Amino acid sequence: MSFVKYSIQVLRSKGYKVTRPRKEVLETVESATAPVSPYDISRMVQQRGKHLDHVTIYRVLDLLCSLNLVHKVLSRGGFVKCGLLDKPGCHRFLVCRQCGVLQEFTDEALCYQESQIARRMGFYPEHHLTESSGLCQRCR
Amino acid sequence: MSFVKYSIQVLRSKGYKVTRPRKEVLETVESATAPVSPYDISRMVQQRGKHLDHVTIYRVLDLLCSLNLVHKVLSRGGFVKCGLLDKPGCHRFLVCRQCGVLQEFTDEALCYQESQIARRMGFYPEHHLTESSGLCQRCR
DNA sequence: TCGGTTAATGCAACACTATTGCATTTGATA
DNA sequence: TATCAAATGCAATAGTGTTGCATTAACCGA
Repeated sequence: MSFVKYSIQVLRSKGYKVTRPRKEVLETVESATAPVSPYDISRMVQQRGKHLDHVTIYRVLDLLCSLNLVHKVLSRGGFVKCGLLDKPGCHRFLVCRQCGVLQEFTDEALCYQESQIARRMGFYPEHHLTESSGLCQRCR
Repeated sequence: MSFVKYSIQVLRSKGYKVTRPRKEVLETVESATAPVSPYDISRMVQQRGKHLDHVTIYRVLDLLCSLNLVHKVLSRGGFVKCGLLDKPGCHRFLVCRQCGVLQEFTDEALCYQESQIARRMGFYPEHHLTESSGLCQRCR
């Protein structure tokens, strides 16, 4: 199932309304290969001859993040669709510093090791954020 | 040697001037246990009865980052002193989501594994960013 | 299909964060 | 101590993110 359709299902199942702005944001994020910022989304929607208030975009993105449908990529200040909807948990990103293209993966062993080290340091981790920047195959 | 003294040495050795603003920023970051934003620094300096323009603070932090004397903690939008000056390379952070206190560590095995996975995915990593959020011993 | 209800949106205003160009100041060197 | 380039401070501006409130529209049941 496509990302957009799946997301709409999740929204409905949690009692959230499926509105035009939410669909617009989902479609924009779906079509992007690199992280898009709220204002990126605003511009991209406008190019399609439509309009969304930036406040709405912020609120929609907050919601989608809380539902784990999109991720915030801190090193880029933008958002991407979750590419591993079937594998919740610890997601990691490879981000090309040149073109911004993003690949997502997850690795249980790595996650476990990280947690072990944290515990040994007296820390109780809840969430791991891992972003590697470098060059993708094409940009190299 | 203290963080400030070491940093001043590095500045001199690279041909950068050791100025009052640079020393103020270094001392502020040195004294902080949690990440501080440029405007945090501005306020903290003012509380000591002094003043720095925020533009200067941004520029000083950029420089210190490029020299790997401070790190930017993306999940907090703030800066911390590098606590492992003797161990350059891949640094990782444990950040308490409640009090913001930060612990720094590095782990070669983890780093190596990460790079291997990236390579296998056709990606050439240059820099790893890892921040785990959770609770520190005290906040738990 | 059509109202009624309430979540969601859009707008206005504002607060915070970050950047640029340029005149002035100051640290390092001789 | 005088010189000179680097660094700072200032002014202006651009970009990013937040809040409150009136209006709109998605969903639900009749």
